[in-house]
Amino acid sequence: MPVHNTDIAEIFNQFADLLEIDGANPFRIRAYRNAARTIASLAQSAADMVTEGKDLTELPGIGKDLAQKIEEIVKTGTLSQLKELEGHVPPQLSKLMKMPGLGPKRVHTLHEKLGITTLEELKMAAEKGKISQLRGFGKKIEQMVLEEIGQVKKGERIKLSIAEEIANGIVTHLKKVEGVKEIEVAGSYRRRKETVADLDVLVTCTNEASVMAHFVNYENVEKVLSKGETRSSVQLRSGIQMDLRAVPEISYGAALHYFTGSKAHNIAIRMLGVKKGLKINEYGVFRGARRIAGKREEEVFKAVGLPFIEPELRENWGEIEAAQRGQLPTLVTIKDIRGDFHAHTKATDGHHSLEEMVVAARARGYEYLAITDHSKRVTMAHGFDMKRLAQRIKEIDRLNAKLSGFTVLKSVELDILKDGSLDLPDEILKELDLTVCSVHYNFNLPRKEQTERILRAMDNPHFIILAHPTGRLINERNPYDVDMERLMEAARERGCFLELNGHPDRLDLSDVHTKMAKDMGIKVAISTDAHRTSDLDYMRFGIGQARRGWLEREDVLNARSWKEIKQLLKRK
DNA sequence: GCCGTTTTCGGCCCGACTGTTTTCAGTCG
Repeated sequence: MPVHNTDIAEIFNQFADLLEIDGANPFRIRAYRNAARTIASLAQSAADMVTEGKDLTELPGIGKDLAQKIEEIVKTGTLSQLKELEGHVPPQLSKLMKMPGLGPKRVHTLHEKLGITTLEELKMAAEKGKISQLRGFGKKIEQMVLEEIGQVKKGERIKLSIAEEIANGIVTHLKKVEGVKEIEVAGSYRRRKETVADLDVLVTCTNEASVMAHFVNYENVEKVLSKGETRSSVQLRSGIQMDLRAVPEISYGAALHYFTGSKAHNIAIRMLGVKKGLKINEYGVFRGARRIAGKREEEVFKAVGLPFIEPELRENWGEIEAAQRGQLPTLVTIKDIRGDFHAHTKATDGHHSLEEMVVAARARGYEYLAITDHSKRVTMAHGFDMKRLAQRIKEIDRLNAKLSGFTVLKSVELDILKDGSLDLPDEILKELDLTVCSVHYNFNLPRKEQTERILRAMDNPHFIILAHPTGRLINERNPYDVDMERLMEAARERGCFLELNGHPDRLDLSDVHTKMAKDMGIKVAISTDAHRTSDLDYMRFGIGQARRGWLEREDVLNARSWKEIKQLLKRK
């Protein structure tokens, strides 16, 4: 069984949970959690690194001990120390911690005093009124246990597109309150993370009390979790949690930085502050009791000697070091985008005509649009055979003759068959401007086979862009198992490109893989996979992901004119 | 358990809200 990075991260997180319940040194616990995050966000496979004999201690937060533990996990699939710890801290206890209101200390007490190890036992104890008798517990906690058991657990994440709808709703709602000045939805939403666990809303206003009241009375609120003078927390009907924080204007920048996170980035920034004798919190930057910055976000960075760092970069993935060296990327913006390479029409599974898609693309200021309807293997979508594609080519030629300042690119979304061949013959493919190629079937091939299948497809000289390179659907379907590093190396050698599919269900490439593509010098096509005219606006999600992957205009294929792109499309 | 231009030991980010307390621990972000 190959050990994936997520397996290692899970083991470390579980170990950290149990250590926490056991009352271990909190910094040791943090070390395991940091390591879990580092491994989970690694572009390469840690298992491969071990096999290749690479030095794991070069990774941030991984020392000699953790490197050895990673090696053990890779070789044996488990961690002996975790098994040992599970001997006196039952592994199921980590599940109890997922209950709101129950952290490591209370779980420890429940286990020690009442012998509780499972959710079932917890429920029984609560029903018998045993929990409220414990020191540090009360009726409220007991009640909460009974209500929450079997409910949605902590840590469920929603797609960015859904988060966006919710965010827009609350901003509209809060704008109606008199005295509200700035409103910003911070957190991972502002960092444009592909999924969001909760929404952090920040306001400046003249009347905190009325804003808080308005907030908890929002129509989509299911339950008020807490309500204070400057901070309130609610659970929405959709199950997602939303926090509101009101801060004075003079603290707005510091609060925005604080609530944008990520946590790891914040901690790193504050450590820089500590070294300079500064204290940084959501109210400002302080030297002793004196505030030296905080009104604007830029001031916080300046106080620790850094230029402004874009929210999408704030993951402590090296952005602080890059900022220190003066080497922050100038991130691509949606204004840089000059066209879209992936769009469908109603000839296959889209909803609008060729002409309608073109009008929509022109309305977005684009110079070109590649029409990439499905090919024949994708029968469910009435994919094109050679004859229909030939007709389509003529149709586009006629349309282009009528257009000025805009080019419809002749293309198709080819299916990469199980054996690695493409599902239309070269004689028609050579008539096209470009192709996007993707996997739609046989997701479950073993890693080696899947990788070689795609590599074989890339050998076809008509293969230009690998579309949605891992096939994942966020929260629905895992990526197929493929060696992305080999795919990228092959793409670079052959002069192919990778798509960053901007559909909010896909966002495929991931942020980590996008960064990897950049580091390997591969240009990325940010595309929407539009199936209707309005889908062209998914470009904003693609851009967000691209920015999280450190892409600059230079790195993006469709931030160029069609004339420039044609030069790049010549396969080596 | 990690880490180092205050280095190999002694640090390790910071505050709000709640419930259970009677001054604060625990949880959460």
